[in-house]
Amino acid sequence: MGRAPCCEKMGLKKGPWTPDEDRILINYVQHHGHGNWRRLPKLAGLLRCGKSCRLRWTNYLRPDIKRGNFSREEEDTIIQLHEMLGNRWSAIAARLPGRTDNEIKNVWHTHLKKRLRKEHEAAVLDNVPSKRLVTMSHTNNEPHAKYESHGGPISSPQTQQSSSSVSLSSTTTEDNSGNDNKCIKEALEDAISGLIDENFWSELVSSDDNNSAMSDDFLAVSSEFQSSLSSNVGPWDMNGGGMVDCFWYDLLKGAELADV
DNA sequence: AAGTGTGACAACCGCATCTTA
DNA sequence: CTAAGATGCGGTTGTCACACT
Repeated sequence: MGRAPCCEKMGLKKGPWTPDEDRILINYVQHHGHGNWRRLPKLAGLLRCGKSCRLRWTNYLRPDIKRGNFSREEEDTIIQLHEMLGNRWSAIAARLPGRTDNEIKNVWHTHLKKRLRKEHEAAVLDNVPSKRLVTMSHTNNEPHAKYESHGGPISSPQTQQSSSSVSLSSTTTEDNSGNDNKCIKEALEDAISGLIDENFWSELVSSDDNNSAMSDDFLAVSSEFQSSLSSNVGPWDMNGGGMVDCFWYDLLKGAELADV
């Protein structure tokens, strides 16, 4: 599995794209589709490598790209998802229509890290616990599983529904078939059935307050969910993990935690 | 006005993973 | 089954514009 030789080929242009190059690429893709990116530049008459063309198209020229400033809601979503998924920019981008992984990565490094730092400092100064809670951090580099309240009170699901029938958000698997959704939801419900007791959510929250490890119950649910997924759904991208993480995210979100 | 620092964003690099013959 | 090629992804760098001294 050798790495594809790319832009080092002599004669290929690098650096910023000119309007003419953009026009040629847009024109070609609109008429022929991108097909094979590697052959595209030759066919389109561009002195670029395929990789550069693909990047330019996916990050800038695609017609469905939403350009311009990120709304506060988008920023909040990125923050939430980053807490869930870590630096998996493409997984985050998949949940923000019209935004690219590159753009999200940039906005994270330039805006959001600063914003979070400020918010954190403000919270410390006010001696008020951050609203961003329910932390199940693994390490600094691991994806975090957290739930950020949208300014509302944190609630415990069992105050609203039975512990074995936590409702699932329907927004989760827009990129999967309905059957897969059903199987995954069943797997999740199997996994959490009987494992979430009256202490589950309060322990989850207190584990964050204490900055301590995840509760055993949470780990048990998570582990059970993953094995249930494997047996019920079959091979699944457990390493990529975005879908599983998103289910956790939506579970937590859908659970509408009440005050603890 | 010139030099320097900083932020924002586009683009590149190289590894990982997927696809296909 | 395997290897080569294609593509995806995240980290990093380059460039430009603007603010500040």
